[in-house]
Amino acid sequence: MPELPDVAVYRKLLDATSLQRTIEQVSFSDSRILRGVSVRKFSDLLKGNRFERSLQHGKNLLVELSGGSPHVWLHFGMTGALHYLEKHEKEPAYTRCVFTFSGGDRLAVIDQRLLGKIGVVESPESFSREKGLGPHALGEEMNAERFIRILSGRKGMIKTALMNQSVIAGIGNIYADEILYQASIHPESDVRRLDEATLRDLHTVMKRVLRTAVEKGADAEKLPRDFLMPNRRAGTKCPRCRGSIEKIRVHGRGTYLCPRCQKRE
DNA sequence: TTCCATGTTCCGCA
DNA sequence: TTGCGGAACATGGA
Repeated sequence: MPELPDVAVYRKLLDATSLQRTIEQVSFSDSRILRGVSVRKFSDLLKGNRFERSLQHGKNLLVELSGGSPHVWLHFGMTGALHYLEKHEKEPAYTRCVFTFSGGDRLAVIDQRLLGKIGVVESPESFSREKGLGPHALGEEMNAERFIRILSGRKGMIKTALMNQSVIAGIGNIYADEILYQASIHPESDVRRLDEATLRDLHTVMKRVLRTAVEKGADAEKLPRDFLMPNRRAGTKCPRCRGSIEKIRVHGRGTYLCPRCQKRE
C-alpha cells in the first residue's frame, strides 16, 4: 500500500511506540532489504541508541538516531509495512527486519516482495537532494503557486507527472488515479493543455485526497463513498455518475477512471 | 501457465 | 533535457 498516506500511518505508529527507547538488538531474517551498508555496520550503528524523531518525505521515512549524525532510511516498496509487537507477540509472515527494544517489545519491518529498502543516510537534506525528490506532496511549501510552477511547462501525461517522485514526492499509482478522478481530469491529459485554473483545482484536490486518506488511516474501507479507491475494478459503477469504470494502461500501470466524468484535455 | 500487483531504477530511443 | 516503453528486481494470488 505504501504511498504517502500509508507511510504517514507507519510514521504515526513509529512515533507512538518506538521513540526514545533503547535499541537492544537489530536482526534480519532477510538482509536483502538492507542497502548500501552491511548488517554488522548497521546494527553497530543502532545498538544502544534510540530513535529520536521521524520525518517523512514522500514515500520515504527517515528516523533520526540519538547520539549522532546518520538517519535510518525506510522505504516500503509495494508491499512493505511496519508492525509493532509486544514482547509476547509473534512476528508476522514476511518479517524482514526487527528492532528489539529493551524490555522485549519490537518494531518489525514486513515486506513480502522485498522491493522495499532499509539504509542509512547522512541527513534528510542530503538524502532528498541526492534522490532528486520533488517537494513532499503535503508539505507546507507545496502551495498552489509552487504546484503550478512545477507542472506548467512539462510535457507528457498528467498521471505520469503526478507519479514522478522528482516532480512531487508521495503520489503513487492508486492515489494518482484517485486525485485525477476527484478532479475530473483524464489521466492521459497532456500537462500542457491544463490551464492555470485547472491546475489550481488539481492542487486543492490533491491536498484534500491525501489529507483525507491520512485521517482515515489510509484504509480504503473508511474513505468517503464517492472515492474511486473502493471501486478499483473494471466494470464497477462510478460513484458519481453511475457510469462504468474503465481500466486502461498508462505508463505501464493499471489505471482506473470514469470516462464519462474524466474527459481528456 | 500466464498475467497482474500500491515502487524504483536503468537502458535505449525519440 | 525531457519523456516514454520495456525490463529487471522478488513473490504470490487469481
